[in-house]
Order: sequence, then structure tokens, then C-alpha cells
Amino acid sequence: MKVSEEYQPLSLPEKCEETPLRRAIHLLGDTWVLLIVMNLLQGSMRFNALRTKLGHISSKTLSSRLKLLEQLGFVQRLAFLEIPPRVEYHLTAQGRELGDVIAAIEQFGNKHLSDSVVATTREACPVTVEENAAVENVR
Amino acid sequence: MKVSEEYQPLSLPEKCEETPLRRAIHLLGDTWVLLIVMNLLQGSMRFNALRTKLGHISSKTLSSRLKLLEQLGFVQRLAFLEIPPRVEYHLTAQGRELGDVIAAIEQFGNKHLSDSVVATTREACPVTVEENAAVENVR
DNA sequence: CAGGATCCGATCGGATACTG
DNA sequence: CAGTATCCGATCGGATCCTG
Repeated sequence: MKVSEEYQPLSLPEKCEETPLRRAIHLLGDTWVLLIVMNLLQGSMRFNALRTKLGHISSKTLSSRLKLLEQLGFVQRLAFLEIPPRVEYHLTAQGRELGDVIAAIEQFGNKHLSDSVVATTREACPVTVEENAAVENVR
Repeated sequence: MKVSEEYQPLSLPEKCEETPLRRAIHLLGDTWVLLIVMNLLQGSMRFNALRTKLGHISSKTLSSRLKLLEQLGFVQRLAFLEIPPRVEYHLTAQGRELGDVIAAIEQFGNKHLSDSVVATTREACPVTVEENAAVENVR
């Protein structure tokens, strides 16, 4: 049995975590993290409630993400001394600030990703190039 | 030789793409996409320039992401009829709007992910729970 | 109910080689 | 230079079983 080698669910090619921005992108560059935070923004939730709401996430994945978020101080884990056990997760003040990011994403999504995925909304801006002619759609 | 089975670099468990927000999260839930857009926000770039700036991304990965972004209408591909070939990528108006999202992420990163990853900044808010006592750090 | 341990398949992405 | 094709290993995440 391995001695639990610290979870590191989010992997990036290599040494990309030097800057806060990279770290942020790294963290948010994970579907589950975003989705989890989204749900927690609406109030604290229990493990299985989250699990259900997220649809099809394995307990393994969910718990790893929650653990990560907890370590980073964005999520607070609250274990009740009951039987059966009850554990509630809720965002910390810091975590709630992720709301801004999510709001931005949501806004963006609504504006540019509504249904027409490969939208016909491609703009036809007059391309001005020096010297040579440039072409689109030429591979 | 397979007949190019449509790139779909970003995978999500299953049918999660029903809503614009999910789609957005799905799209932005990718390190490279974010990173690429970041760089393009500062002006158009050529393929290899991007590649270099991103550090260690394979041409395969880079081109798949660019293709995706192009399909979605966020990036414009400009091929010059020269030899050696020159191709420039730049954001469309839509793509530039991703700047908002990135800004939000950057701000968040700077605020909460600067160096002290597992910050000691954990808040000690007084937890008020009904009936039972709740505990932290109890697994 | 909350979650850890294991097994294991899917896939993503890097390295390399090749082309126009 | 700007890619594409192929091979292939790393890993991520789902399913299952099990415990406190």
C-alpha cells in the first residue's frame, strides 16, 4: 500500500506554476473545480448532494477536488459528529471571490457560446496586410 | 489513414455541454486555451512564436487548440502566401472578450495564489451550527 | 453517508519523423 | 516555417468494493 502520495489532480506539462496567473489558470483549468465552486456559491452542500448535482462525477474525483480546494483555503469542510456522518462544504470568503471569475465566464458563455457553437457569427473584417496577400481557410 | 476524426481536444465526462455556461467552463477548463488567448491578447503571433512563448507545448497540441479556437470564432488564422510560409493568429472581436475572463482570473490569482499556495490565510470564522458540534480537520 | 483503496480502460499530450 | 501523422507512455478519472 502506497503511503498516499499527496493528491495532485491537476497536472500541467511541467514547471508552469511560477506565476500566480499560471497557478490560477492551472487551478481553474479544471472543469470540476469550476463546477464545484459554482454549486457551492449557492450555499453549502453535503458531499453526496454535490455529487448528485454535478451529475456524473466519481466520489474519488469529487473528494480529490474538494481536498484541493480545502488546502488552498477556498473551501471549508465541516464534519458533524453524527451517525450517519454528515459533512458540509462551503466556500470561504476567498472562495466566494471565485464568483467573480465564474460570473465572467458565465457572461462570456451566454454571449458567445449559446447553442450555435460553431456560430456563423464569424466576423468578416477587412484584413489589411503589407506586401503579401493573406488568405483564410487555406491549409 | 483515418479520415481525420474531428478534433475534440477537450473532453468532459459525458453530456455536460447543454448550457452555455457548461460549454464555457468546458472550453476555458483547458490550460492551453487560456494561455494561448492570453498571449494573443497582446497582439497577433505566428505559430512558432506562440509555441516558444508557451514554453513546452507540442505543435500537435498547439495546432489543435488553435483550430478549436478558430472554429469557435475566437481566433482568426491568417496565412500569407510566402515561402517559407507565414501564418499569423490573432483574436477576433469575440476572442478579445475573453480578456475579461482572463482579467478576472489574473486578479484572482494575484490576490489569492501569490506564492503562499497553501496560505495560512485560512479564516477562522465562528461556525454556528444547530444541535451538533461540527469539527474541522477531522477525517 | 462520506470517502479511501484498487483496478483499469480511455485519452490526452509529448517526441519524433515527414511534407508543402 | 507551419503544420500533420503516428507511436506510445503517463495520468486521469470512472466503477467497484469496503469501512467507520
